[in-house]
Amino acid sequence: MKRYSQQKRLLFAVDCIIFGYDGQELKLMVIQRSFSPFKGDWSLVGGFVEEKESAEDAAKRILKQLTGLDGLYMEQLHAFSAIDRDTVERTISIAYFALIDIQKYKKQINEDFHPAWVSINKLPKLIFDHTEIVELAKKKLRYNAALHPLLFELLPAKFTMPQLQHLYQCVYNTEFDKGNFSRKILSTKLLMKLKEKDKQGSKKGAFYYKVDSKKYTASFNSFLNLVPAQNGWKE
Amino acid sequence: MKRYSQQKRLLFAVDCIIFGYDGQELKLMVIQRSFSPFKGDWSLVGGFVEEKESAEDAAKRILKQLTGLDGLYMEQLHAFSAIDRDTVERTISIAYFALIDIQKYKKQINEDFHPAWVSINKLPKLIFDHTEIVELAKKKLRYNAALHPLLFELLPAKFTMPQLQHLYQCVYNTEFDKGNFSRKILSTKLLMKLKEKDKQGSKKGAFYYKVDSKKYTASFNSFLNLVPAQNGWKE
DNA sequence: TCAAAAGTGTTCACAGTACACCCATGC
DNA sequence: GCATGGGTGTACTGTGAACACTTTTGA
Repeated sequence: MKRYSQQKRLLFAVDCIIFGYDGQELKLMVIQRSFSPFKGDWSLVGGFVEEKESAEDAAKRILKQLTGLDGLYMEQLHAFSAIDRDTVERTISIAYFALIDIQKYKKQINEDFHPAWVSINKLPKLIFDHTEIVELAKKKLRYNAALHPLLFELLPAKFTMPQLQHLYQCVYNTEFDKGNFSRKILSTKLLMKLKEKDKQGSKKGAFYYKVDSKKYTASFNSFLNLVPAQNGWKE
Repeated sequence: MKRYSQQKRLLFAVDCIIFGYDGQELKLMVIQRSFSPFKGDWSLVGGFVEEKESAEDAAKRILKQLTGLDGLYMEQLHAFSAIDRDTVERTISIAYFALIDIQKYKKQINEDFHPAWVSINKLPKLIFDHTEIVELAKKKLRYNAALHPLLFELLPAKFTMPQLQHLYQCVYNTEFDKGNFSRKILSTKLLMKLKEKDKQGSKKGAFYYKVDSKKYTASFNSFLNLVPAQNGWKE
């Protein structure tokens, strides 16, 4: 058997699909490469795995480097290993997707990266198979968010029901009935209503809610059926 | 940046979690290593990825080699890359899980492997992190089978409703009401009732069904909610 | 006072559950 | 004919969808 690395070089990388939400749209973080090859082209945030770390470690390191934030929601998406996916040299990449409150994000003074948030609906051309990776990430985000309380990770600590609804509507590209949406969310008992109101969005104002973090972790796996998955979505 | 393979050797492998069902129990295929190190110990079926193939290709090749079968249901489970997961040399492994009709399986005359089917509830000790990998695979099998018409892959082309129900009960370690189970399955319109009956299981005999393959692929993603996931399961 | 958005109530249809009942057959 | 497991009927319950309605407040 020809074992890899015995004959030929193999590069081992991670790519991060970082989703953010600015109150209007779902966004993806991409970087403009400042180095050859493909200088100036857009790509996902990524990097090579170092000798003393796992792929998870590498993805966390890169996320921290880029966003300045620890403890972001992150999960493994898929491993990509097609022989010609990287046109320069054979590279396998494990893709991770992460969710971030875009408000918390502070641009890091890191000249290796030139990050930008782009609308998920108007993606630029990305290098290699990165477009395909993002498509898979979008699918998995929708799939997982329909079954688990994920999307809170994209919002600030305090948020209103209309804000949450708008986010869901962005992700699923559909509209929900506000009454039913609110009842459905509240029935999970994951949220705590605050006394404070947000007066930005309307004259009446909407109450803030926050995630009840104890219940959140406990019932991550019993949040199923929030969105009647696959029915009524528009792709 | 220290890129992998520039300094140090990295092995690139795949592992296959092969599930089968013999009419009684859910089974896992394991092999007894005929070579050092760990000769005689049990492990998952696996192998190294060759230069000219992707991890998917490698997994398919190994499945074919072991079972003699093409076109098995297979999906990527997870990539494992902890630095010390392989105690001999650093190896990353992409795990795939596969479902097989155990009747179709014919032992291959391949002396590299010594395969055995073991009950999923009485797993032997496995090398490295393979036990952990199997646990994850079990979880994902349950998760996915609750949302998609997966488990048919474990049955022969013709099967009866009681057989299907027994399989589901094995997978979820629970009991279903036969009436409700049957109606729920049939409501998906995925099955075609045959005129023939199986007389093995009972005096009255049970009608055979087969998967309507056109509808099967079409509605793979709309089979959601077969098992009210997480409610009423026993781990 | 009116428009606009937040939030509540009410109705209806249907899906899931429990369980009683009927059916076919081998012994 | 009766025990056994296959299969059907049915009543009850809860959930989700639709939409009308009330509330609050700034302009």
